Amino acid sequence: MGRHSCCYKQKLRKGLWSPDEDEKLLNHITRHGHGCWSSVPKLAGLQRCGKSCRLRWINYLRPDLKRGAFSPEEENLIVELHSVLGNRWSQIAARLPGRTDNEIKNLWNSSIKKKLKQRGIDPNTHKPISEVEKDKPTRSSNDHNKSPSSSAATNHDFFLEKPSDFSDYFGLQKLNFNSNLSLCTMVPEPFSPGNMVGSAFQAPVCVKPSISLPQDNSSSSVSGGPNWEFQTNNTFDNGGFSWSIPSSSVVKPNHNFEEIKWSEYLNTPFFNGSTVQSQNSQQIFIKSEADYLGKVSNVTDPWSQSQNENPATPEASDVFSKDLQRMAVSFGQSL
DNA sequence: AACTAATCCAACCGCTTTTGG
DNA sequence: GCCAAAAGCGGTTGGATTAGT
Repeated sequence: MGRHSCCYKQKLRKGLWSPDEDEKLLNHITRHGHGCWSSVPKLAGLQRCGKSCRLRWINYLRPDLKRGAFSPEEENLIVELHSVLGNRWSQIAARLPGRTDNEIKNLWNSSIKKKLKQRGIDPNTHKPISEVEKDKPTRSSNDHNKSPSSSAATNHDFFLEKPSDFSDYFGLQKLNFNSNLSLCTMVPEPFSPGNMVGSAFQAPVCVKPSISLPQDNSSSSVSGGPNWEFQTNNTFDNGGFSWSIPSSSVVKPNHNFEEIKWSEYLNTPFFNGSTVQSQNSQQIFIKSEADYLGKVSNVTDPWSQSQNENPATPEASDVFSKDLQRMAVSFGQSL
């Protein structure tokens, strides 16, 4: 194994990327795809290692990145997902369209952690700090960070076995599904320059189950059972691209979270993507994170299929102008 | 205006996992 | 099955920016 070979190479640029470098990389990938990342810098005329190019593309240049501030809905979703997945940022990012693992990780470390602590919630265990204090002799709160894959199950079993208490432990109010967060869950076609340039993307399957994030000191109560509204107008236009979404795949749940059985929760597009599952699924309490992850492992992970992504969601209006400019450059369009 | 502290975030580092010969 | 390269991932760092004094 050892270190990546690029680390040994000298004369490679490091640090912030210049606009010129960005343009070279963007143009190269737009025209040829990235192929083998280690060959990208050479082909694109960059004095960077392939790893650096890959990161720059994933975290900044990808045309489908959302950018801009995180919405309360997104923040809450991150908290929810973190309570189940731990520090698996890439898996969390896979469920937030247009967001990168790096971005989410930064948000978590700089903002969300702090907010949870202020509310008396331990960000590692998602339990009340007082409770964590009691547990200290037997369980380290750092376990979570150090080894999410091994320790998260322990920490998160707590939630998984007690779904009805689930949201209470975030110091957040119960979720409801009335707002507008979109979750892209499936991207049917691989990314390729061919399907980017001058043609319509195959849209991801997007769902809109969002949770309206409980604001501080507010409580949400939403009436209504698990009624899913299917959107019919799923074609949207963004910067000259036409993306259409199969109507059967886009749902706008109208759900009172309190009434959702845990199994339903897991079966919603909120977690599993694609389409709405049965409304009468059996109630299953998952006993371990491994079990949980097994259940959702069939989920298509759109953002981890890095080449499969599709640009943005209908809410992508907050794409920065510079990104639009880049897209315009790439795709030969004027914005 | 100048300085310091706090915050944010892009990028790097190093480890693990996956892939292909 | 073994090995090396590539890819993926999470933790950390350092520079830029913002807020406070």
